[in-house]
Amino acid sequence: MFSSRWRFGLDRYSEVDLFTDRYEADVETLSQAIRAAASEEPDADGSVLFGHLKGTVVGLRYYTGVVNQGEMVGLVRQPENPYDRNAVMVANIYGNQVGHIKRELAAAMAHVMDNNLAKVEGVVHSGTKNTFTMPVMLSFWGKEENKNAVIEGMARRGYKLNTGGSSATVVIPFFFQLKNAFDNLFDGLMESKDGEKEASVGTPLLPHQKQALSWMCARENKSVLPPFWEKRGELYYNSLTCFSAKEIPERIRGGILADDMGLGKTLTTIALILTNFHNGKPLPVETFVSVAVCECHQLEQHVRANVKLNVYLYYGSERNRSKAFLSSQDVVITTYNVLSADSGNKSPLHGINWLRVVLDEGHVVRNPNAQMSKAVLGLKAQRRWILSGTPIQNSVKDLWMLLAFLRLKPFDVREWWNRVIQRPVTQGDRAGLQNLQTLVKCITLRRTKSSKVNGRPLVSLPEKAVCVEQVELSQTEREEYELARNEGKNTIRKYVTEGTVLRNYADVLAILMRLRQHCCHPDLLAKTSSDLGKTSTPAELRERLIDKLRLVLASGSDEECSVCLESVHLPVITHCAHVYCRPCIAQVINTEQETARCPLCRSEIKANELVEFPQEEMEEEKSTNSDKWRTSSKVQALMGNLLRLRCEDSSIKYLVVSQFTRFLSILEAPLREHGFSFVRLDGTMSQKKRTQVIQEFQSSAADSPAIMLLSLKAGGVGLNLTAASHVFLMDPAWNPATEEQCIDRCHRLGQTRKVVVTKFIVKDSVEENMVKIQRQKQDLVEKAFGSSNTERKTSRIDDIKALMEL
DNA sequence: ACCGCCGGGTGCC
DNA sequence: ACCGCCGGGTGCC
Repeated sequence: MFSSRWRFGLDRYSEVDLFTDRYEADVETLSQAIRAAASEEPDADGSVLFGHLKGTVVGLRYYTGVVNQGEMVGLVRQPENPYDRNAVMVANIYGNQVGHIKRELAAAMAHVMDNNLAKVEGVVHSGTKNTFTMPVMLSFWGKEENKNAVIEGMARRGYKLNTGGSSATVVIPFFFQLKNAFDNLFDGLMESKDGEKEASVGTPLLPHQKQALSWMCARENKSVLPPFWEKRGELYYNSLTCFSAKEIPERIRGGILADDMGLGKTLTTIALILTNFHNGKPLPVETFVSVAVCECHQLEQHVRANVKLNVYLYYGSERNRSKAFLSSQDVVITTYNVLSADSGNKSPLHGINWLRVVLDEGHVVRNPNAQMSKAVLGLKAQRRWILSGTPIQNSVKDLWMLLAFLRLKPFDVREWWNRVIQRPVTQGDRAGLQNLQTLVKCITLRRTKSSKVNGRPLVSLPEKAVCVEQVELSQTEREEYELARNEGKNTIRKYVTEGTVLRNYADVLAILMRLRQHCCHPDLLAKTSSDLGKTSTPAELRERLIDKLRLVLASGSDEECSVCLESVHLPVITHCAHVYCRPCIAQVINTEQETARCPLCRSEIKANELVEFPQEEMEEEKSTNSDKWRTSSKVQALMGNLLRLRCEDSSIKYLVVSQFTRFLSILEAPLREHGFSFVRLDGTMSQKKRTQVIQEFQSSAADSPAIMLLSLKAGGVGLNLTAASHVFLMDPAWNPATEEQCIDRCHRLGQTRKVVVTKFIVKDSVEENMVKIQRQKQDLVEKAFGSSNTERKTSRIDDIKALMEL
């Protein structure tokens, strides 16, 4: 549904041409209103087509909005219309009113629209026959469960939906069937015919950065029609929406620089700021230019190092909120949080007309409902840029926010984005995907580390060697391991025979977990509860569930929520021991009420039976049992390596990586004992502490730490640990990509030494099997994206069987 | 003539 | 609107 603001906006300003984005207060208010309404447009996901209906648009002579043959129109309810509270307004893509739906039909549609039973869309096929009315083809979309209500509701009022023909439309609720296509969406966007532009930046630009700079300058300066627009005689015509206009469509001054991380996007952007002020002339000193929204302030470092620029860091409680002051700066840097906190109440950042707004790590804003996104969309600027190595995190949906920020019309209004791109693409429409590709191609430059310019790789990284070191368990360790393995094998075999692996998924993971812990260090098992099954008191049940939750979360399996298919956020565990995001499972329960069942095993679930991780346990988790310290074969293997290497070259720095933070704690003792200086980085640390630790480790000072104990998944992709050139992976991960990402933290731009990776794998153990599976994993992951959720889980079961040699 | 028919006025919601 | 609808004028053929 559109908000009242949208309706208000269109009633009052229906004559305003939204297309030319003049900076007049009214226009700005209106486009803001439309954008606000746009973000409330519900997702098209899961919508099915109920049917078509031919209707009439009347009152054309009272309005200026024009529509061409084949053009899509929007239908907007006007409950406040003084002549008819059932009124349905018809508007073209630019929000200009075209007319109204004929009264009787509007009454029927109002019922359907107001009760949220269907979304109605219109296409004008035949064009205007006369100056008074015209036919419109209406299509009704909505949730399957509302289909009959809509068809009957319309029929009762004498309108029979034409449902024939397209009943074969299959809507697949998730989008991963096209995941591969999305992954490739940003591939091959590297041709840049704009040459290489020199820039007077302190740091010399690499050839690919000069290319990017030329491309960015061209996008800011050159007059090119936006995607899908062509000139037809006197008119400009949009081939996707069939809209045509007399005025030249406003071009997008900006785009998405989607180079891989480490290729110097930030540096290139600084070069752009310096070299392309007005009319392709360099920036004269002392002139305001840009606002950049950053996550890491990397920008500041470059700028400071390179040129004399007025740079203001706009954050902290003492920040200068004067518009005049901010306008006098060359660059203003702020964070998404500050921007979001400021927006609304007389935000100076929102009051200034910026020459350029740059979103660093732009993928951070992708949820259109988030405050942060609204704050970003509200910025006024002539030129707009998004820097992101990973513009699509999960699905096509992520792109909307980016296009909306760039104001790529008409897609900055969600309805048109949904109709023209998102729905066709999610429903597997090839043309839709192709349109999306064209769209992205027009505004994006992306190169990967492996891309080549003139036959040469973009960046030459030092060599990387990966070796696996087999670890033999001691006799005692082996005996304990075999005991646990046989016990677990019997349990899992039982589940497989019964076909209840999914129902007992947490147990299975727990068994595997224990075996993996055995491979690292016996003390890792200390907190694991032993007996499973037998239910006793509610308190004991709860305790056991929390135990399982802890195991699942700590298992490093990158457990995903089966509802949203993303990493679990705010994890809760059901009584049947399956882990979901709290909001996801709460929605399932809310929708299905008493009949709610676990999406994985179909056991009954209730809202009050969801168990979450107690806060005090989170704290407790950090402290380890201070029992007497003992060693393990794997600890010995690591220490052997470290001592030998220290003799060979004392200048090497090391990353010691484990999925078990408690294993990292165990390692601290022998490191101290042998006089190794080390720091530690794990997910529990505050942002401030992390920065401090990273700086310490990256320092080249003689007394700087030689080792970083690193938890496998700590830190984002931007984490730069190039001081290290040797990586010890203490235990294998389920997902080889996780290991790769971790290695890439030191094997990246800025690394000067050869990188050596040592993976410790316990011989004849579940770890060896994990490595075997890893080899096929890449393939499996790709297949899984092309299959259903159940198939993915089934392949997981096969993994488990292989791991346990069943 | 409590109808039919004719032709002018008129027109979104 | 070269329509439909409304309501006033009109009334055998």
